[in-house]
This record gives sequence, structure tokens and C-alpha cells, in this order.
Amino acid sequence: MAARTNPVPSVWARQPREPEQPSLSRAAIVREAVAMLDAEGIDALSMRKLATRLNAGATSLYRHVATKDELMELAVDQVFGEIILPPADSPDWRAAAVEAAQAFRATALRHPWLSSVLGQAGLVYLGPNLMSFSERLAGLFTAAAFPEPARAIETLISYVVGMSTAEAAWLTAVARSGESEAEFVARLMPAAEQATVGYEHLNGDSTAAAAEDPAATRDAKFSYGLEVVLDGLALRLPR
Amino acid sequence: MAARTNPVPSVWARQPREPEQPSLSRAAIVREAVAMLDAEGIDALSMRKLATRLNAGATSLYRHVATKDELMELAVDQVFGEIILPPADSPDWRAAAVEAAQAFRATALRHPWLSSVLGQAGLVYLGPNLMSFSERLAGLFTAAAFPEPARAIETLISYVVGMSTAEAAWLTAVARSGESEAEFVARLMPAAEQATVGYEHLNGDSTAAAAEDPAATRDAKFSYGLEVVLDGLALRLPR
DNA sequence: CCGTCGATGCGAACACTGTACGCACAGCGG
DNA sequence: CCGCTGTGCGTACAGTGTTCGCATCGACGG
Repeated sequence: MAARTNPVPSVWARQPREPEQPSLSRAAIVREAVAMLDAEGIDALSMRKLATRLNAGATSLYRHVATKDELMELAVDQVFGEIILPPADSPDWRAAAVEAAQAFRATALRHPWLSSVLGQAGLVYLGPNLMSFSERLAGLFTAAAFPEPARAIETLISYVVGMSTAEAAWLTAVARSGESEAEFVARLMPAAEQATVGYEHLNGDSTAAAAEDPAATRDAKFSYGLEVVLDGLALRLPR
Repeated sequence: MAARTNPVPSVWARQPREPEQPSLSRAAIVREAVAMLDAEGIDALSMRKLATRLNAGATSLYRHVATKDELMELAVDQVFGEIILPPADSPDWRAAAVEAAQAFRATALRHPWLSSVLGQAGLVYLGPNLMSFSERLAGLFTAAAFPEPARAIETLISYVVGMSTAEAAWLTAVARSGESEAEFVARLMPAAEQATVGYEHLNGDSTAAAAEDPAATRDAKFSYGLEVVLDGLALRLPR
């Protein structure tokens, strides 16, 4: 209702400028974009819908944001700001790494669109939150006396991103189905078993465990791989 | 020229049906789609452009493919077919795993759009090529006597996908710039060093090595992380 | 040989998309 | 009071994925 359409530019029919919220700002736009992405997924975000949500005209957003891609970069950096990392002077590097990995995974699952964007654009964003994220990790791994901290970090991050991406895609599919995760698994089980017929080493029996408590199964899977990577990294430490 | 537009439906102005190539088929569509994706990137693929390339009308494709998303699934499975895995009875599981990882990485870099699609959709495709890909890996890891082969595989794949995704995104950015990778690195170096000012542990000096031979540097980075993961996995083997 | 039928191609149309352009207007310094 | 700068936004353009209905085809049955 903010968009007053005056076909006749009459001076009389003019509202005296109700303040109506702090109007528009880059921060408000990014905040609302993240909310929309979380709620409706990456395909549902359009500049027009976002503007409507902000009680603004469609093209007004372009006064604060150059392009939709730039808006996505800002959204990515915004959610990177949510990741709270362990303090830089943690004595136990391994516990700190676990904490960091879990923190990343948690936000990646809270914002499943993040993985899509990272897949398309990579981590070449250089936003402030992403920078301090990297900085903290670098401090952690150099303090742990890794001979090649950058490579160790990239190894860890690759695993975490890869696994989180798969999980996020899965959760997106679950959300689209409208069912709970357990219902979704139960419904897909026959199709999955049917698909593995004729494949010798692909057994669907592990999905039986997944049907009971899917979230816990995913947690365990992530932790398993994480310990594997950390074990491998620990071997690189000077003894 | 195939689209003869006859505003007047005259019987006389009719070409006698030149055979003009095997016409349309699902296989031909998918093949051309992959070619377009490779050549122009994921954003440049539209149903209309693809149809034009095939000398077909825009909506004719929908006779062979239900939707664009389905077409992308088919394209993904198509490129998965390119991955040639080591024989199932390889005696050295570790060498075979390295070979498989490198094969995946190679195709992921040859088709940089693959990572974008995987990020959006995950590996929930169940296409035949993807199935036999998983099957071969499962055979490899069960033969190696891993107690939990599925988890070991997912750990390895997560790392490989994560690292390949980052590389593919990087290569896409390079391609968009129109420069060679070395030129691109050289041009971005000042900006990168500028960005790390004020961050204690982020040093841009490692980029110096990357400027000389970027591809070799990426190869080494990938191998480093791969060995880390395999070391960690080896610890899970019964001794 | 002709009529029918299912499969295939496709032009037109619909509902959207991201974004460029230019106008309207607010607040403000001179 | 004038003009300027920054902000909102209506209009418009070129493009998107996809639906609908019509035209045309090869094959097949009578």
C-alpha cells in the first residue's frame, strides 16, 4: 500500500509522507533476502517479490545493490557472519577444528541455498565475514604448528563443504516433498531398493537405520568423515 | 532454414522433406546440451538457444524431455559416464582410490557446470551411470575390507567434490575474464594482498608460487588433501 | 489405395524474470 | 527561492521456461 498510484498528478491527493519504517537500506535488503531464501528456497527469490516484501517498488532495490549477483554475494557474507568460531588461542587444535566444522555445517544446513551459491561462485567473494572466517582458521592451524596450514585448511574445508552440500541438497528435496525426513525416507525406500537390484555392492540395508532417526544418522556420518580427515591431518604435525 | 514459415498455407510452396540429419532425439539433445554447457557455461543454456543449435523449434524439445531440470539430470548422468574407474579387482585399493578421485576431478574440471548442478541437486539422481559409478566404488572399498565402506566412500567423495567444486568455480571465473590462468592470477595479486592487510595469518606469499604454474599448484593441492583423507581412511582398516 | 491414428514438430501465447531509463520528488546548501 | 543530489519507482525491453492446439508426418489396417 505504499505504492500510491496517482494516474492524475493532483497535488491534493497527496499523503503527507508517513515515515513508514526506516525505508530502504542495503542492510535491510540483505536481511530480508536471507529470510526469503531460507523460507522459500533459491528459486523463489526474485527482485520483484523481495521488493514487495519490503513495501518497495521493484527497481528501487537497484539504488542500494548493483545487481542480483551482488545481492547474493552480500547474502553469503551475511550468513558467514553467523558462524561463531572457537577462540583463536584454543589449546586443543583438534577440538577447535571439530567445533569450527560443526559450526559451518550448522549454518550450511540452516541456509540450504548457501551450498548452491558456493557451487556456482566458489569462495572468491572476499567479503569481510568470510575473510575473518579464514583468518581465524589460519590462526588456529598455524598455532597448531602445521607445516602447511593453508593446505590443511583447504583440505578440511573441502570435506566440510562437500558433505554439507550433499546434506543441504537432501534437506531441500525433503522440504520440497512437504513430509518429515523420516516419512520421506520411508516413502523412498522401496524405490531405492528397486534401483539397487542388480548392483552387487550397493545394499539398501543401511537405510534401515536411517529410517529410524535420519538426523542422528547424518550427524554420525558427518562426524565419521570429519575424524578421518583430522586423523590424516594429525599425521602431518611435527611430532 | 529448417523452419519454413508459410504465412499462406499454399500447397505449392512446400519442400519435399529433405532428411536433414537424424532429426531430434533425447540422446542428441543431451549431447548438444552438454556441448553448450561446456562452451558457454550454465547461464547461457536456454531451451530456445539449444533448440536453435539443433535446427529445431523451441518447444520441440519438450517431446523428448519433460522439463529443463530433467534435461540437466540427463546431462549430469551423461558426464558421469565419462569417468573411467579402475578395474573392480584392483589389488591396491589406495592406488585405485587415487585413480578414481583423479578421474572424477578431471571430468569435474572439464565440465565446470557440473559442480553447480550438484550443489543445487545433490547426488540424488539415480541415473544409470551414477549408479554404476557408486557400485564400482563400493566394490573397491568392500574388497579392501573396510568395515563401513559406505561411510568411507562418502568421506572420500565429499572431499573430492568439495575441492573440485572450488576449483571449478575458480576456473569459471578465469574463463569469464578471458585471460589465461597465469594472467588472471597476476592481475588479482595486488587486490588479494590489499585484502589481506590487517589479517595476521593470511599471507598472500603462497600465491607467488601459484603465479608461476597455477595448474601444477592446483594439482599438488588436490593431491595433498587426497593423501590426507586416504591416510585417515587407512587407519580404519583392520590390521 | 485410402482412411485413420499415434507420434512428432512447432507458432503463438502466458506468466515471469533481471535490469536500463527517465521522471518525480525530498531535503539541503547557497 | 534555485538548483543539486540522492532516492523511489512506473514503464519498457529482451529474454526465460512451459502450455496449448494445430499441422504434418510415417505406418498400418481395411
